[in-house]
Amino acid sequence: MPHNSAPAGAPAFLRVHRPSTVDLIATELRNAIYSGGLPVGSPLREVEISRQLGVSRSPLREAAQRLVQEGLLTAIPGQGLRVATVSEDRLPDLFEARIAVETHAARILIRHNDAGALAKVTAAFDHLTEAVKGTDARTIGDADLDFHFALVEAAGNTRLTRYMSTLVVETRLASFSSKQGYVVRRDVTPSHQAIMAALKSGDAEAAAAAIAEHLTEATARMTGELAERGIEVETVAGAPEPGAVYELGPIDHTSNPAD
Amino acid sequence: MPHNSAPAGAPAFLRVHRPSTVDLIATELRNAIYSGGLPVGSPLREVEISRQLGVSRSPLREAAQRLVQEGLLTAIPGQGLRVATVSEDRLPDLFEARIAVETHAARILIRHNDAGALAKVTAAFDHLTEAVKGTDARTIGDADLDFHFALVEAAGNTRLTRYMSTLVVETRLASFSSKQGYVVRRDVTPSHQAIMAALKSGDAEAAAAAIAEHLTEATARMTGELAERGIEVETVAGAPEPGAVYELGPIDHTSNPAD
DNA sequence: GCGTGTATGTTTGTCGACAATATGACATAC
DNA sequence: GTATGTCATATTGTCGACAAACATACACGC
Repeated sequence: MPHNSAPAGAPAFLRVHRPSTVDLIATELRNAIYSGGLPVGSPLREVEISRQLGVSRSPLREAAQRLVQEGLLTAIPGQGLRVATVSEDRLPDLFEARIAVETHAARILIRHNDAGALAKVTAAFDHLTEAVKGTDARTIGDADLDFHFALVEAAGNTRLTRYMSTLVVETRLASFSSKQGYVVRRDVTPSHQAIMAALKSGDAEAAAAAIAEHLTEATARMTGELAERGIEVETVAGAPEPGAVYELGPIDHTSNPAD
Repeated sequence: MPHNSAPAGAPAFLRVHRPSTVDLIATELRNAIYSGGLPVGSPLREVEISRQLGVSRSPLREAAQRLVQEGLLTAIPGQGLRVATVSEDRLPDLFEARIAVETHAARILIRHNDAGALAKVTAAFDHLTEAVKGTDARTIGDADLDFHFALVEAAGNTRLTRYMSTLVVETRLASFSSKQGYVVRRDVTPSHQAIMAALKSGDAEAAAAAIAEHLTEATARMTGELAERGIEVETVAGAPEPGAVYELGPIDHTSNPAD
């Protein structure tokens, strides 16, 4: 009985991956939402967006449905599509999902005991510690989310990675939706250090606990619970992008982006 | 300052939820894949499917992109859409994601200590124990997946529930993709009983461990590891649906399905 | 005989256009 | 002055059609 699942010797050729037009558009939309180019709650008019992207409405609408499935866009029948808003009362739901994904990713990472994978997380952590030395809220916020994504990515699970890439954007959306504006706390490093230490020591339960605590604390801070209880946290504020309509780059489905 | 987030007294009116046409089509496609009406790996020809559904190609393609995002359909640029195949080597990835979602759902469920939520899980469990008395593999398989979904749903997290609804269909796809045909093991009850017992006793760690063990064992069985090691498990086989092209029901976007 | 090149048929990817619907402004009645 | 009804505008939802790309079958050359 011939089995084709185990590639012995020559790995033959893996299927070439050519990104389709909808792939490109979907990525462009996600980036626009993540960067704040498409403001939260704003309706995206299809003719305008499609012309900016240099495509027709059909591929745009198809790509948009992918983001609807992710929860990044909300579709109301007669009203079209809007950028999703993550209101304060939905923050616990979001961060609970992050806890589920990130804690288990940490467990997998420790179980695999892969030095290369851990090195990538360490690199992201170093990049974060470097970013907090500055004062730009966006740079810090990006580095923070990059670290958390790197952690999940290092686990090597395709589905968890896919979930996390969406959760990252949703977290950013929550920051944009916040009525206190886009704010990141100043001392992000300590709690991250606890996570890194647990990861390096190989203590899965400690890592999971550190992650859960870190994210629970973040939820409390963003919902304003800490402020209500009189607890002050040093923060850095920063507007996403003052005025200026974000110009989405044109999609070029002829050339190969891997040049 | 008026706050509209906390509904005190009259809950006013919640936004009416009218399912769009793409919603209906997407659900129809998921059901068709779950039930085996659309066989694994089969390319879905758009003109044919769209005519069966009584709609045009545009809304069908938009709905299909949602399933692509879920991973239920794979899109290759020049070749169109195919029903995804979950080959044996991808089973660990799938079940590891299930472990992440289900174990954390159990932790949430125990933390909330909601009797009503636990009752629904118990009901699904009872339904499963009833199903295994019969010999129909599909009935048992449905009850099994229903139980796991009920467990996650009981946690009350919208994102985890959304993840799980996709994972359920992916698990079914894996069963269909198996070269040993659609097979379920005969004695599903014992390991499920361990999960239920832990849930009722309120022991989160025990529940998580039971779920992880149960799913890890399921992975080993489906990858054929047990058979290779000479371990026999009593199973029940059943074909998804002999021949006969599945006829998708026509979409009616005029009437209200909530009648 | 095996491999390569060519031609045909089918399916996809994209586009422009039409009809239905929702939004906002305006006028009117109470 | 407030509320209701009506109209105009803009945007969406859907459709049919065209062009490009792929898969299959066949013929040709080595």
